[in-house]
Amino acid sequence: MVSLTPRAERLLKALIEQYIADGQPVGSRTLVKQAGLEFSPATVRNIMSDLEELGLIRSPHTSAGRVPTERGYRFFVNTLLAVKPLNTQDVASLEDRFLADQDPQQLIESVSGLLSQVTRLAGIVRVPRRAGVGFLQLDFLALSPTRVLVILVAQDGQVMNRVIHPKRPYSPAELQQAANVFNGAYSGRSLEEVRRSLVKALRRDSEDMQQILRSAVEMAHQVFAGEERGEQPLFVSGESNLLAFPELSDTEKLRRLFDAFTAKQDLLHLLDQSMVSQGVQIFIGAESGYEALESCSVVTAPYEVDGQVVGTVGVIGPKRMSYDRVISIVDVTARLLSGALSHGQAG
Amino acid sequence: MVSLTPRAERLLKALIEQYIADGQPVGSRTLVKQAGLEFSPATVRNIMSDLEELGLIRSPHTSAGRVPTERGYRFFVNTLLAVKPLNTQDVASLEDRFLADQDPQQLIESVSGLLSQVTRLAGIVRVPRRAGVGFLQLDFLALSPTRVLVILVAQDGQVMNRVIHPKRPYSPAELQQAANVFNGAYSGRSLEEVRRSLVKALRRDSEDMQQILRSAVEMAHQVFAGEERGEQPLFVSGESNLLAFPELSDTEKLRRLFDAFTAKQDLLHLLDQSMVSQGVQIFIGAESGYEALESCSVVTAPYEVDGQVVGTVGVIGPKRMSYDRVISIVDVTARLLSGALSHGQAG
DNA sequence: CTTAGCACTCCCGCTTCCTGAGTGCCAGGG
DNA sequence: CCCTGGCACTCAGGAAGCGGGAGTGCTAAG
Repeated sequence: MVSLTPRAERLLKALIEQYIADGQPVGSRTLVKQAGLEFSPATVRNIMSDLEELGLIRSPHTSAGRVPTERGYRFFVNTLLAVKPLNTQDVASLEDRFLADQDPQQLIESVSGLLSQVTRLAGIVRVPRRAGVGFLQLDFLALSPTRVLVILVAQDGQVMNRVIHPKRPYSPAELQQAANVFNGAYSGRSLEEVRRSLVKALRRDSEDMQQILRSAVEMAHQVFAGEERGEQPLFVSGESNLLAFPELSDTEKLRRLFDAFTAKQDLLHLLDQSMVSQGVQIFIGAESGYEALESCSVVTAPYEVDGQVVGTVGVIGPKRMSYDRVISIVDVTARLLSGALSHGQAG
Repeated sequence: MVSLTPRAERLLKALIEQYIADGQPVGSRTLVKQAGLEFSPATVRNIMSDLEELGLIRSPHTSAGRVPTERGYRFFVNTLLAVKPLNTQDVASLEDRFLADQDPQQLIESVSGLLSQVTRLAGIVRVPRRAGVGFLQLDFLALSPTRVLVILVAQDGQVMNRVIHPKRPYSPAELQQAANVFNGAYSGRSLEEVRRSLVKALRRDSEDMQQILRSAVEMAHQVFAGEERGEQPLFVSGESNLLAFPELSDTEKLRRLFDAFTAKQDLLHLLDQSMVSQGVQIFIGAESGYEALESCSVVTAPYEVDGQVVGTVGVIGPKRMSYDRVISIVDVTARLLSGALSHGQAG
């Protein structure tokens, strides 16, 4: 960890804040004026020179001002940033947004839009995996002789469903019976347990099972298969906000970035990483490890249901973002979301 | 409708095709060479002059070649375009994509991705309104004493659900009874009918209704309320493909365009418009009537379930797109989708 | 009616020049 | 020893100037 004189710290802080504000390289003269420093431009230049040697800032070219490096941002975020809590007004307006909605799934999805609106950046939300949730009930519904709707309900009110085409027709009575047996067998287990158990049951010979139950297992298993394929555990909103930033206007990079939003793979990994840690996490530029995000910073915070981390909310923007503001917003949002979900959960 | 000499038509066709191919204004010399015309550049210039007077082409500036106007594209599409059917290989590869998936909802959603991949433009899909579908069954499931999961199943296998918080606790038996009464009352009606009937029933005094049925009606109504709010009847994919086109690289326009993708309002209107007509529809530039789309063309085709138009698929790209190819693809895709859905429906 | 020829226009890319912002260094002063 | 004013130096970026080339419109001859 680099250590600086208080003056150098102050200077660096002023420089980065200035650069975040207007995106232009900042020179010694402007810095003195802007930040109201009590020493001269020449002194500032000397200090800047030191900071440059430490790799915290750099010049785009000889006669331009200085610009923060990723290391500079990192230092800024780690030690210079006073994360002032949001003023109560902002908190209140965020809270309002959480009152309107009640359905947990919808609430979670709406948070990405909320984040993108208040930060004017792109908002992301990692929705909970369903694995840990308790299994509540399974229903078979005959749509037609050869089409059966399988409905699987989890304890938190999530519903998974899928139309399947069984090999032979089943009567409603048979379906009812199968569902009963199935529900008896799996009641109270977690979805992940159910899924694993189903896989195992499918592998076993069908002989040691009632024919009807075997069919039920097969059908239920298809619900999971469908979920695994079609699941969208990640929501991104407000991508178009990023078009407003000149530093992201390189078409090729922009394309990569938007492809990453579509593919979601990389973002998912990133968010999963940040699920293990507690509190707000910040990935500056290349720190995320993904090329597409190298011109961006990502601020994330996990959220919980009844004390258990289940997902992550976050914001993606240019490296030059108002970290203090964004961090507060992401933090508060994650807390509010946790609160809303846990209340809803407790019923 | 403008009418041209055969030669002028041929010239215009060649010019537009050339421009579509490389995006550069095309001059008389290049046109002669490229299109293998048997008359001289000077003649071409004379004809071009006529075409310009008719508003079919224009010069970006004095010494540049000519570029099609929207009117030019329109004429091209209307009368010059020989929509060659896709070669069987392409059709086959499209067909493949329709085999893998079976769930209608998922299939429909995946089509927007499919279209964006094969055209390298943005794909859009308008999913069916649920109004016309038949109502199959309603279920109430007690999650906890104060939380009830309402599951509404339509005849086509679509499932709508919502967690509600009734004012007083209901026992599973009560819920079962309510569902039975409800299902008896509404079986066989369309969702729209059910919805309207629910609204009416809610207005009426509760006295002439069993208390339990009234609760059922209220709860069921909330499912529709939830659907109306959260419904996403439009899917867009491959937006990032559009970043590759220099004519769309104006940041401000790009932003508007992407905002339109997010807001979806305008696109929805456009697609609803094209649902009433049969077959492929083409909106060139300002023809769509939406500012955000003024640099784009939209190609759409409605798709059907059992002979009834239920939605629209389409492609959005720059005005300079390979209309013949895109039209074929959109057309075939709509047909294949209709086929897949109708088969699935018939069971 | 076509076509060759020709004068004309004007974008584009190239260079050149200049200006202004900003730096690095040095030498003097507290 | 550190700060500061001064000064020479660098360099991006805009303005101006300058062909070259692509393309046009017009005219006159075949």
